[in-house]
This record gives sequence, C-alpha cells and structure tokens, in this order.
Amino acid sequence: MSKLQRKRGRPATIDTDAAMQSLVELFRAKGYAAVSLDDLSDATGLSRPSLYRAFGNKLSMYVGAMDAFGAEVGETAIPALEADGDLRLALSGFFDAMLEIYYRDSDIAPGCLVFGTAPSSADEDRIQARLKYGIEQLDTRMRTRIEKAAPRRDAALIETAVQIASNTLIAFSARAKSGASKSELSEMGARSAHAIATLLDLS
Amino acid sequence: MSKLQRKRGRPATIDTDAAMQSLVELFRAKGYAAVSLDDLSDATGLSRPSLYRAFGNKLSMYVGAMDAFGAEVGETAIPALEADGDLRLALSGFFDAMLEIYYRDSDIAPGCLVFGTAPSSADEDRIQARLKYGIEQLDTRMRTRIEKAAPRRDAALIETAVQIASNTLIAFSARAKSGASKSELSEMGARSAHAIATLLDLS
DNA sequence: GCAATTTCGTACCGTTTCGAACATATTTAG
DNA sequence: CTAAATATGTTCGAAACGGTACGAAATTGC
Repeated sequence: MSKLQRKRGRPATIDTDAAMQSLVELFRAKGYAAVSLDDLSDATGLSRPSLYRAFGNKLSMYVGAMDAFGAEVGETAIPALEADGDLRLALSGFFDAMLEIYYRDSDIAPGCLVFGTAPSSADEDRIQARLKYGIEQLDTRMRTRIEKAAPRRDAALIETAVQIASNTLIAFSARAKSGASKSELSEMGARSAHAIATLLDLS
Repeated sequence: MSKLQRKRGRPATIDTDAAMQSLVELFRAKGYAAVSLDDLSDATGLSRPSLYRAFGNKLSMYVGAMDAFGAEVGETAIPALEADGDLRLALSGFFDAMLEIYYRDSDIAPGCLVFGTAPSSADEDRIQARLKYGIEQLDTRMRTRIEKAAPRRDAALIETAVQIASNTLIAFSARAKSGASKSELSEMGARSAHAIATLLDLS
C-alpha cells in the first residue's frame, strides 16, 4: 500500500504548521482562557471548523501549542545547553537562546507558553500534566548536563545546582511578562551560571 | 463633621473583607480570564451588582485581589524574612511561610495569585504594573535582608544572592501548580538558602 | 460523465458573558 | 408619617462564547 498514492477526495490546502505557529503566538501572548476561537480563526486565517478538524477543540489546540513550543525549544535552545565545554558558557548560552524565544524579536515579551501561561490554567488536568512534563524535562536536562561537567559530586550539591538553573529559567517568564528587558535577564542568567560554577568548584 | 454620625440610608450588611478573601481564592485557583462574574457571585454569595458597587469591574476586582494577597504576604511571610539572626534560617523560614500560603491547607495547591496567574494576563496594563510591583517588592526586601546579613560584599555577589532567592520563590508558583508537594518545595527552599549562605561565605 | 470521497466555510445552535435598568428594602431627616 | 437617601437583588438585553450541522467545492475511481 503505497503512501505516495494521492488520497481520494478534495486535496487539503491548509498549512497546519503555519497555523500552529499562529496558535502558539496567540496563546502565549494572552493565555488559554482569554483567547477565543474567533481570535484563533482571525490569527490563522482558518475558519473555526477548519481549526476544529485540524487540531480538535480549544483545549487540544492549547496542549498542541505547548507541544509545538516545546519542540522549538528542543531544537533551538537545548543544543546550546548540551554543547561541550565550559558549563558556565553552556548555561549562559542556553539562557540567552531561551530569551531569544521569549522575546521573539519585539520589545514587548510574549514570554514562555509553558511557564508563563500554563500555571494559571492548571486546573485543567491535561494542562497541568503538560506543565509537569515541561518542568521534568527542564530539570532532567539540567541534571544531565551538570553531572557531565561536575562528576562525582555530592548528590545534594548537584540538586542545588540543578534547581538554581531551572528556577532561573522559570522565573524568566514572569519577569519578562512584567516588563524586564532582555539584556537585564541575560545578565541575570550569566550571574546564575557563574554562581553554579562557583558552587560546583569549577571556576 | 463627626464621622461617628450614622449615614443616611440603608446600612450596608455586606462583609467586604470576607468577600475579597473569596475573590482571592477563586482568582488564584483559576486565573483572571477563566473566572466569570457569576463564579465570583456564587463564591461570595453577593449579587453581581453588589460586587460591582463594592469593588468595581472585574479587572478592578482582580487587581484588588492582588493587593489583598500582597497584604497577607506582608503580614505573614515578610516578618519571617526580616527576623534577626542567621540568614539561612530566615530564608528557609520565609520560603516555608510562603508555602503555607501557596498550599493554604489542601493537597492541591491554589498557588500564588501574583506569580502564578498574573503573567498570563499581563497584556492588561494594570495587571502587568501590579506584577512588576510585586517582583520589585520581592527583590527589594531580599536585597535589604541579604545586605544586612552580609555587609560590604561585592555588589555583583549581592545581586546574585538576591536573584537566586527571588527566583526560587517565583518558581515555586509554577512548580506548585504542576503538582509538586509542599515538602518537596520546602527542601528546595532550604537548598537555595544553603547555597546563598555558601556563596556569601556565611557558613 | 457520474458516484464516492474528502475538504472547507457559511450559518446556526444553545449557553454564557458583562453590564445596567429597575424595583424593592431599610434606614435617617424633618 | 412622609420624603429622601442609601443598599441590595431580580431581571433584562445585546454581544460573545464554544461547538456543529449542512451544503458547496474539489478531487479520484469507475
């Protein structure tokens, strides 16, 4: 059964990837509850039924946007974290890469879809589960990278370093939304990275 | 002009303080946009017009709830931070006092009204301004307390300690909403406090 | 060409939204 | 007792909400 064979009916003309990108932008600018299906329809240029067919209901659209956002982070910022070499530089590079996403290009920060908007909608089980997954991913990747740079340290010390790094990033979202500048947060990231290196006796 | 003199018309019977407490609980459980005036009316037992007269429109109710929440923090947790003695104990005590508020009594955490729900509604100017104020307050109080415990340190070192402490608390809100347990976060707070004392050469 | 199949938007469903108009209740002033 | 003043809840309306039924459009199989 060749998958190359054309499907039977009217061919789809909708660019679901571009539409999902618009969903991400709108949701992270205004959160879940404040966005209406009409808003999403206007932003994507797709009718509400088309959105429904492509992504399911509003909740599924939001969870899907969290996945898409997470995938972008995984492709863009995680490699900076996992880069070989100095831990301090890897952490600073990761923070700066995340800030590029958080601020996109503009002066006003759309911020982080996961850490910025999901907590206020965590009474929805699927959103809470996805938020939990995002935090676990962050902590796990941090722990792996830090253990690589500082092997055979006391477990409590590793955990301390991990949480300082993760909490720095989580706090970025609230600070960005409050109006902090990108350069301000970049300095904050650099200081966190420096403190972690100091604690781990790497500097 | 004696203020003791009775006012002219029907005396008010509404307990605005109790009503505001209900507003805080509902807003921090579900965020700003997801809460309707009917929800608030049901939770307080007040009619919508009564709410409107007492607190203004929905946005004013939310901003007022942020103020009330901030006042509770100022009365309950800030004294623990400003307590004399060991900085590490003061920070741990402050984090635990905040966790008491974040988890109230229950297993499921309503979390922080300011850091947990405001970021997703920061496109509203008044909410963003109040969020900014809350972060500034946190940073300022932290800086004052840390400078008291560790005078004549390098400014960059002080700033590093301040941001580690503040970011720990800010991250608490997202972690609590994701399902983390209170004891888990209490340990996290203790590790942050320990790391800060180490960095400042206080231990 | 004609039926089957898939895509897509118009139009509509019942419900909920915020806010206000209005009537009613309870007090003081005279 | 009557009028004025203030507080309060019932009721209403226009708009917006999430979601869907349905028909038009576009393609393949025969």
